[in-house]
Amino acid sequence: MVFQASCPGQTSVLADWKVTRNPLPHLTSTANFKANKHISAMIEEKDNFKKYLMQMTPMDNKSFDIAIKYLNIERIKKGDFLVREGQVWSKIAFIQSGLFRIYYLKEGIEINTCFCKENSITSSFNSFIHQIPSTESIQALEDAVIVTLSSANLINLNKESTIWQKIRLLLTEKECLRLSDRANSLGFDSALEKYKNLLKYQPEIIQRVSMQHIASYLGITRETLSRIRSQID
Amino acid sequence: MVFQASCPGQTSVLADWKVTRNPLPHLTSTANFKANKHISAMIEEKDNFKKYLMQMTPMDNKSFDIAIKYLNIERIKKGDFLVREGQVWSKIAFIQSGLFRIYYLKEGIEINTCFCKENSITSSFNSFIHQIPSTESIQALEDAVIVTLSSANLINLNKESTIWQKIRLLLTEKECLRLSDRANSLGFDSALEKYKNLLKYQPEIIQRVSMQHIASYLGITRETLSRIRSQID
DNA sequence: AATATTTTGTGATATATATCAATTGAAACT
DNA sequence: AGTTTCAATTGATATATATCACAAAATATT
Repeated sequence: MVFQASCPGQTSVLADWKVTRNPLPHLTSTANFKANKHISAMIEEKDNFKKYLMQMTPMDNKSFDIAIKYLNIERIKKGDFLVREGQVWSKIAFIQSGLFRIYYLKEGIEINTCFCKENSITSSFNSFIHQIPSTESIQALEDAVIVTLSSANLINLNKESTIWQKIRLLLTEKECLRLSDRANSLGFDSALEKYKNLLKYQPEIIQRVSMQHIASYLGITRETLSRIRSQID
Repeated sequence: MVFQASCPGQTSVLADWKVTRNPLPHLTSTANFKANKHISAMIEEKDNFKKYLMQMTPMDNKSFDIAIKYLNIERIKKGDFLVREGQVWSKIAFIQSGLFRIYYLKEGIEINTCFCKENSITSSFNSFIHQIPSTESIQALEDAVIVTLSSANLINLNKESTIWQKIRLLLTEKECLRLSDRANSLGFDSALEKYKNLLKYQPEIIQRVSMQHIASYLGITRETLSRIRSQID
């Protein structure tokens, strides 16, 4: 890894360390209740998010309970977007159920950069960190239920407990390792190796995602992927 | 980005939030003075590190002064290694002067993953975070002077000020963005595009690094790089 | 169920880049 | 300076993968 001295074009200072006043008004639990009537289901969904965080780092109940009022539940239909390229989307979403793809456009062609399934967190990283328009779109490939937390509310949480910064660091470090592996695979593995790696590390993706999306994710054509698959069986 | 639910093979809990006792003994300033007699130069080097951190996030003098005793200066000769594949290297190094390459072996062939020059921080990310053997080697391509901070001492610093965790998060986020760009470039750019990007964003690397190392970094052969270069001028 | 639409698979060919081989040029060493 | 070693270039050929064209399945729509 290298930590570059400068990141051209944008400040490297995080919003939540700059903004010390005027935090955005947070969503109250009342607002939650209005938006969604399945209260018991909501509690379950937030609880799954809690479990997810707990497996990452020990977290006392109080720290999480403080967060509950900041969390929002959203139901997303297959095909819908969490964010489209060019929009600012300053939330992270814990995926309770469902599956998303993240992609960007290169010369009019969609390039999938990752698939995000239940029990993981998805976000438009750059947009979330710097509050700038997203270079990527996030689309639901299946109906989904997500628990969202806005960056403004994450700032609020940081004031109440340092655990959230730890979680943020842990998630970011994990993402670094994923991206490092992905860069090496895209750059130096053959089409066959890339497919075998997917088969090994994300086999369920192959079951749930169309071959054209997988080919795009692996940086190969649909035709090549098809030939590789028939060759393997 | 996707934050995966599980990271197979290793705990996702950071060392400094696990370890609450038995921190490694830190290097005293006496030890520093013994290791290096150019005291005035040392002060300058640490001061450059301070400037680097200050440009990232505001930091009061006291926070940095606390760190000074934990910092160590090392002089590295061209060709020498900060870490070799298979070794644990749980330090980060601020590069005061010089240039390094990071590479790993794939089927006996060296693949450069990045070049790190003065006024940036380098580290074996995975080894630093998880205290495990590095999958990469870091070699000096020029004589270098570095300011190092061990993960054990970073734990100590975290106890004294939260600024260090912020810095760590900022650096990690920056690395994420770099890796994301790199993955997309390696996967979806032509050889020509990759070279042009290097020319645009890291022109000084082309001046200071041999073409074979650059070719390896770009995921193309020396021959292809040579042909591209003659084509451009 | 029948038709339309989308996705996947297969063949023929094109192309970018790799590989192999030889040459030139530039550092490093004696 | 001359020789040795290493790095960069250039050419000929090979190869993996892309592209194009179409057929076969699978899915969605009426």
